[in-house]
Amino acid sequence: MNSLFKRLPRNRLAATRRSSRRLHHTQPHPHPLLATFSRLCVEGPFRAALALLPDLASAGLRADPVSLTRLVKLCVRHGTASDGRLIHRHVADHGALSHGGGGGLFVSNSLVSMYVKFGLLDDALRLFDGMPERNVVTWTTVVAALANADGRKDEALRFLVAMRRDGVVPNAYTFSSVLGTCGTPGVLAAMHASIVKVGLDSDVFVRSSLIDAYMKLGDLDGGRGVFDEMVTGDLVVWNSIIAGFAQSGDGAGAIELFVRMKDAGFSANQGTLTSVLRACTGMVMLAVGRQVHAHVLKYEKDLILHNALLDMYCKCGSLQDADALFRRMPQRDVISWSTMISGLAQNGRSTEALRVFDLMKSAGVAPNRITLVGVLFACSHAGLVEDGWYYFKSMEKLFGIRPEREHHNCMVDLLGRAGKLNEAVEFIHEMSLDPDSVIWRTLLGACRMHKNANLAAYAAREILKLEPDDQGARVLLSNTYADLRQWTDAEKLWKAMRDRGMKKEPGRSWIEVEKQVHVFIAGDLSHPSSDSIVQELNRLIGRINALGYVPQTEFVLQDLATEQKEDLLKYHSEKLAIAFGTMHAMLGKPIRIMKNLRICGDCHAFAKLVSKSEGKVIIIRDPVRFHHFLDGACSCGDYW
DNA sequence: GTAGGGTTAG
Repeated sequence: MNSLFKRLPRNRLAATRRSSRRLHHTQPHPHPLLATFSRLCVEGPFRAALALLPDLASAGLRADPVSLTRLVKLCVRHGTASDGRLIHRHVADHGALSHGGGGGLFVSNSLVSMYVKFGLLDDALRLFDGMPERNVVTWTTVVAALANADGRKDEALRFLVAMRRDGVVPNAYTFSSVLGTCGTPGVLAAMHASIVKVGLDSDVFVRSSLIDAYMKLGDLDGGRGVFDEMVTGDLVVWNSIIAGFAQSGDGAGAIELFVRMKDAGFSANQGTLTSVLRACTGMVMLAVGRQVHAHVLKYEKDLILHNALLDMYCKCGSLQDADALFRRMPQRDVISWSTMISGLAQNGRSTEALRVFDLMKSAGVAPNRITLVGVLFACSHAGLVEDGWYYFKSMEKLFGIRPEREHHNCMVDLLGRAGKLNEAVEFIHEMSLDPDSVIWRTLLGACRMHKNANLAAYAAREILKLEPDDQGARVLLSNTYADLRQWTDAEKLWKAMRDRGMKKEPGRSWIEVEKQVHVFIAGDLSHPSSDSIVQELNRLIGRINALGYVPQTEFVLQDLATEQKEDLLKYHSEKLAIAFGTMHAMLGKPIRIMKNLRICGDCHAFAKLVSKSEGKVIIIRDPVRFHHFLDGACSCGDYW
């Protein structure tokens, strides 16, 4: 301890003595040292209060529990963990932990909490173990700490059980912190039942945690049920339900709830806006996203929110907006950079993505494993095999990131896309990790792309060994056979799928028109304006026929007559969406479409020609990447 | 002295 800390309290001590002399004859008062200590614990500075502990000890004085608790709180704010240990030692040595009337418990609880806040969970648990008595606060502090610690969720639940066995009834604090640890519907249901039993189900904190717990288990209805019972609510409860819908991919539901929230008189905060942006991102609702941008301006320091906005622009295919935002952002973290890199790569601008990666490095921001996924993705989608190998081989040395599963997967993709199928297989056989179904599926995708049925069958067998019910593998393999006109082999697989009751996921496309999302399903003409859509489709086909369009019926993977194939092709969901888009196109604005499956070659050719004949930019986002069609060409360079 | 909602890839 240096001299500064000793001098300060002495001066204050002198002042206190003078004032206590004046007061002496009017009222009784505690020892002046204790009075000073109490005052410093209220007003600070922390160091001055801390420095009084030895003086108290040598004078044989015992500080009151309230002041000690305040000191511990000051320590969390202004001190270090070793200051905290010092306080702990002092109170333990001088009997403060055995204060009567709950005082000792009060002080101990604050020390447990202090250790937790300094991240010293094991110290907290050691103190907890040695406590002669514990109340609901003690238990809750520890349960919450375990629930928030990585990989200790089971312990949190075990402590909850021990707590009840000890006769301590959990309160709203306990439940709201422990609900997030329910890993199965059964555990959650049991906990929900005990919450109802103790009458805590109307507490807003418990409610938001309950909603969140249901949503995290994918039980949208469960979350919705808790939400709908709501009599009193607050903004966080709204945010929980909106976040739940946004995260589980129900963007339309999230936006609907957002509108209801505003109607109910709540105004959005950063958390709300982040979730709403995520919903826009999922549904490619650029117009709604732009509206949200206007509200984001209020929170210029919120990096999470800005990153969500950036991602929204990237995933809506609006790179100009993303780029402008990225340049203007006051701070950028590794997530901002990674978002931009992946965004550029997915939009077919791999060279720029790699340039941004260089800029990131010169800006001194350390890449993480996700950044490198983006970098490798950029390489694989631009056919930059050499660069990909370079980054993969040097990432550990250069950035300290050991290649994980996802990076190996990128390499299989890189080699496979480039047609180096044998190298890809070799890579899988030689890698140190056990190949999982994702890796085999990547290989299978490449085999389909390059029409290699033998290798495709091998990859599919490996997938089915790991996941016997996987239908994606069967669909991809049968499509590969169909590409090669091996109808018997394809039919065998289709039959097997029918026998197992599997259905191919229908193609679906979305488009936002006047802030409404319209969904189109392949071959489904139930949209209210289907008649005019078909008319528009015929008009478009007429115009592009003049540019040399011939339906590429080889993309219909069934053994049908040519005419039937043409019909199936004509009503692919993205063609319906494109026709709807050209009907409602705004001057100078691109047509933006999202779809659930990869785009087929015929629709790709169709979109290229329509972009030329209509003079429109068409942007289609599939599950993996974007296609920007302009004047008869696509940003993917026909490589996808 | 104890508690709830948000961002990046595939």
